[in-house]
Amino acid sequence: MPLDRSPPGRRTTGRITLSDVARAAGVSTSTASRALRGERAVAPDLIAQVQAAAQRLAYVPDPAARALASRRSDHVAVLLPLLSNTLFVDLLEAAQKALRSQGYQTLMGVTHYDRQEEEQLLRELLLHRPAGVLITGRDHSPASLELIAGSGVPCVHLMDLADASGPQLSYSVGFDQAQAGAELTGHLLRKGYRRVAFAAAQLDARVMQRMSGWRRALQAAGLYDPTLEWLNPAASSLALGGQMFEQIVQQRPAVDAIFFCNDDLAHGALLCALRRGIRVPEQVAIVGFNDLTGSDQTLPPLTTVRTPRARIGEAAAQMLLGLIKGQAPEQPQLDLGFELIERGSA
Amino acid sequence: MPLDRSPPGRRTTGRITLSDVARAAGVSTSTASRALRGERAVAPDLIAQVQAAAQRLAYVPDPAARALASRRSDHVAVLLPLLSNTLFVDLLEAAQKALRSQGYQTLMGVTHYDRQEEEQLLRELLLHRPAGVLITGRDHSPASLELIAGSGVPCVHLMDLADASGPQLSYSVGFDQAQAGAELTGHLLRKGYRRVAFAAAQLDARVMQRMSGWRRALQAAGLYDPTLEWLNPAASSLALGGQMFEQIVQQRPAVDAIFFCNDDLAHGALLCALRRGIRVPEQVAIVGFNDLTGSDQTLPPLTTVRTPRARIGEAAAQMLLGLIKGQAPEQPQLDLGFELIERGSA
DNA sequence: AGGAACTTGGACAGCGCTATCCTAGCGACC
DNA sequence: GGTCGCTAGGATAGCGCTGTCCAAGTTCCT
Repeated sequence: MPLDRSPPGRRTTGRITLSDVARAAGVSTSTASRALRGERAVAPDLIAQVQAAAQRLAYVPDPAARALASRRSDHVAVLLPLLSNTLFVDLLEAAQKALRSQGYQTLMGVTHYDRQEEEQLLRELLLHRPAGVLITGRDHSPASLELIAGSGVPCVHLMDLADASGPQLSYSVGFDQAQAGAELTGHLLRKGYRRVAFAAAQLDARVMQRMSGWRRALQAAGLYDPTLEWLNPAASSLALGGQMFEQIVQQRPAVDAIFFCNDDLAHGALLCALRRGIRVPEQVAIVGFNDLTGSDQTLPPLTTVRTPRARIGEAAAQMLLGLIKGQAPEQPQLDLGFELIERGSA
Repeated sequence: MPLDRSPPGRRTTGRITLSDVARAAGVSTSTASRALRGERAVAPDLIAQVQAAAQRLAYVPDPAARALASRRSDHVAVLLPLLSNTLFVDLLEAAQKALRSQGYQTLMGVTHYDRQEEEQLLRELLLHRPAGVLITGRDHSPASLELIAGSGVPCVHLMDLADASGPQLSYSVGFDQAQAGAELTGHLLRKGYRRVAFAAAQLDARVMQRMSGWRRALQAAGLYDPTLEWLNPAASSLALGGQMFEQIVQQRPAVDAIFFCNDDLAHGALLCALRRGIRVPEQVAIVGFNDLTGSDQTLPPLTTVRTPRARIGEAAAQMLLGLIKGQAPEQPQLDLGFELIERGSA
């Protein structure tokens, strides 16, 4: 029987706690807590004492205790449709980096483009009382939006901006997808292409916005042909891009340019063209979207739109961090723009 | 002044708590807690009552309170070198899915192949008292290993198996990288290639193991030439693959096959060959490693080794889940193998 | 000079759970 | 029949913080 047995009920972890710091600094735990968090006013010399004691003892606050007491954890929930698409991983990586630098942990959720799953995920993640939510896109079930609003947690939407229709009060960081689609199409028209097809898979809201830009540009030029829309709900892949390309050139040989809704499909199309001996852009021009790594390496190099994914992830995280501290952003809708990258394929 | 003001100090959140459930079920909170967790023995009818009450009230335990009281959270830390490599994202996605299905949240950490950063990350993540740790590879700083061991949290290593040198007691799920490298090289030799170069970037431990397999196979055939190793510490990319390919064919025109340490480099090489009119595999054969999506779409399709990334992520998560429950796995080192995929490039 | 209004530190009660201790009840065993 | 040993439920003290209340000290008016 150990002699130095702890008193009954004692379950201490051996961790350095705030009260250790307070004792060492000769103040109350309230003051220590406030000094470390910069909460309320504390005399400068006391702050220094507490910080010195914390430093000396290598004190680190316990996230669970803090979350329980304050009803806010140091987590930020980040919801993405997919992890198998570099686009979203770029977003995640940038956001996570910015969040971590401020002491926040990322709780990631993958929705698979499923509103039901998004809702369930939100429910699970909100249980952790995150300090904020980052969520991709703007098409969410009413229940999901309700969950977020009801939790009182600040939320920033990624990638799309609010459309002008309706008073969207919430925050978002992205760029104008429709405008990007229109400009890319405009580029094709300026290059003299007249029969511009639009080929898309993974038909999410952003893809549809790009399509509306394509349509708008063609309509303005009097060249819109609704039979030149090729929509496939399947997931994007190189293989699918190749298949769609073959279909288009076979069924509509007059098409002189194809706007693929993303670079993956375009890469697949380029590879398919190579296999079939179809010359790009002489016989048919190809453009993609996103400017993924490798799009400058294809044969021919891909003309595409560079989207500021990393910057969006970072800026959204910064905006969220501001909201967490109670600062309203300068503008609720942050437009980070895009860049037309002209290379050899169109 | 509100009449129904809460008593002083009251800060309740309105959440349904365990004591609500206990009251509704007519038992003590201890019993309710035990009934819901399946801890200790509780009378079957009481369990049913408690579960019914919990269901009825839509009770969900508070993770922070649970973590604080039990000194274990429902988090699992997952450490990966990079997010910009599909390989690791595949791992992450599979592990996360398995973990989530058992109610665990993934706390991801990106080390950028930096031991210092890995250590710092571990320190931060361990603060959350995760239930377990999943970590990529086996080369970690002593301090990192110490942190994990000291935390008493179960840990499973991903991708590599322990090498035979030394009594590695810890758990891992992966496959034999050296063996895979040797078999891929063996395939090239069987096909009649004699001057097989090895080209690698992002020189992590796994890449070096593949190289040792390549070396072993060539030595066994009496064909090993140390000047045919091309190592570049930079990050892998299509562009780099192209550059390395050009270098090799220029400087060593006699090379008849190149083993790229991953598919990214191989894709870049293939594209470069296409641009330069070098025929693959006639003039020079090319093989990659991992069988990423798209490797069947290249021109020619890439011969490579398919690695069971998703299965590794899942199996590692399952093993960890078992360890968390206190079950020792059947075998501490789980070898999931690999598969040689012969396509057109070699 | 006498308050009113503001500052600043401390006491202390929780946040919602779990772990530990305790006790009543019951069958077993000599 | 009495004691031992075990099982299963309850009481209760925390886990390590933060938010609220309170009191003492200051400043600034009129």
